[in-house]
Amino acid sequence: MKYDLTKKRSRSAQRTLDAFSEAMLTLIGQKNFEKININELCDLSNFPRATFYNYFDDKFDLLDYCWYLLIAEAHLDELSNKPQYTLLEACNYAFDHVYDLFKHREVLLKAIVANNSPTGSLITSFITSVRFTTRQLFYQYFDTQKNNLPTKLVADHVSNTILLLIEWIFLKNHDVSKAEAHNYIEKFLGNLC
Amino acid sequence: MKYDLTKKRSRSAQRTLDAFSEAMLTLIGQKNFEKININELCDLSNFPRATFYNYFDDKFDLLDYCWYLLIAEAHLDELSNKPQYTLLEACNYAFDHVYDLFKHREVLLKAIVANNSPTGSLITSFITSVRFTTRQLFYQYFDTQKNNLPTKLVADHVSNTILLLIEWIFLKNHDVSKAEAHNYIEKFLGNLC
DNA sequence: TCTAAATTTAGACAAACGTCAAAATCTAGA
DNA sequence: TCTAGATTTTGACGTTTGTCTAAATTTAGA
Repeated sequence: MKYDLTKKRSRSAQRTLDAFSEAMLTLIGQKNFEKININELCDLSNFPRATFYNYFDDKFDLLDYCWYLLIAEAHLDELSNKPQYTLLEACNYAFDHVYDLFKHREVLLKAIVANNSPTGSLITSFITSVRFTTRQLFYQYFDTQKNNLPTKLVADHVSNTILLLIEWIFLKNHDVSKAEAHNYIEKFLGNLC
Repeated sequence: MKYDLTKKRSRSAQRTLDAFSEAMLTLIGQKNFEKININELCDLSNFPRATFYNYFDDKFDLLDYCWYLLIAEAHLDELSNKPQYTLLEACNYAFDHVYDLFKHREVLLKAIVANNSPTGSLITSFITSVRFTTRQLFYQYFDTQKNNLPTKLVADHVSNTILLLIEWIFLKNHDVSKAEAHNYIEKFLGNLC
């Protein structure tokens, strides 16, 4: 990403980021990501091409920024306020937040899934993005815990398990309640808790 | 992929497929996948652009074909000759075959990893490709087994666990022997066996 | 409010993409 | 070996990409 998200944003920079991400989210809800081009995003957001390239490397980069915004809505970082949780509780907590995000954003996400192949680059990049965020979260969270297994390996395994269920429920369309999902998670992670 | 891999290939078609996949494998061992363009592949393989587009949609498509060839070298399908295996044995068996593939193709794969970011699209697509193959394998394999969990969900979980260790060992460069890996797998899957 | 610095915009550019129709060449079966 | 059908190649085409420069505009501090 060309634009530095860590520095404080001017009002116009924020406007530009908002406009492009909103345009992208609108378009991927309407058509296949592969078919979207930069001019289309510029037309919809009413910004010139050069401005797009001031902020983003390419459309994949903008897509990543969209995922970043969307995942932020899950407030996964609140897990750091629950240091007393067991591994299983932390896992259920993270799962619930992602599950709620999917329910809350159901209209948008269903439209995206309807327009984009489950094995295409859009869905892959979304899953990869959530997986990455969850892994980072658990790297921090398990930091102080003791285990005879490598901490990061366990964190990755736990993240994979959460993502597996998210895929199963929302991408492969299986009707699973939160409680049932918790049951699955416990069976999958049982030995580690 | 434009070319139908299921139909029998003419000699020239096989030559073309070989040349392009070899050119791609050579190039990704030398430079970053993002920087490779179609003309470069055509120069190296001595085929015209239009021939490339006769066979492949784009460079990602050719890359997928390369992964298909590489993964075939692991002979994962031989698992179907071992119907008596437990879930854990089957998992170790599949892991071993992928592990051996990485050892056997170490020079090529290390060069690829050295030239391509672990979070970039090349590595992601490779991992996704192996994951997909492993999942398909276990969908077949567990087909007749009984479990109070959905068969495909278990197959996906098992595949994820194998891939987790492959990533851990070969992409994140942790020195883990086969025996140690089997130990990890048992701890991660313990409850399901 | 004014001004200097930073950012955005317009427009043009070369390079790469992906498609096409017609010509050349290959292939498999008689 | 010959030939009809299928495939590959050629070369050209319009589109999209990503970069660049100079002009216009916006920003933030005095």
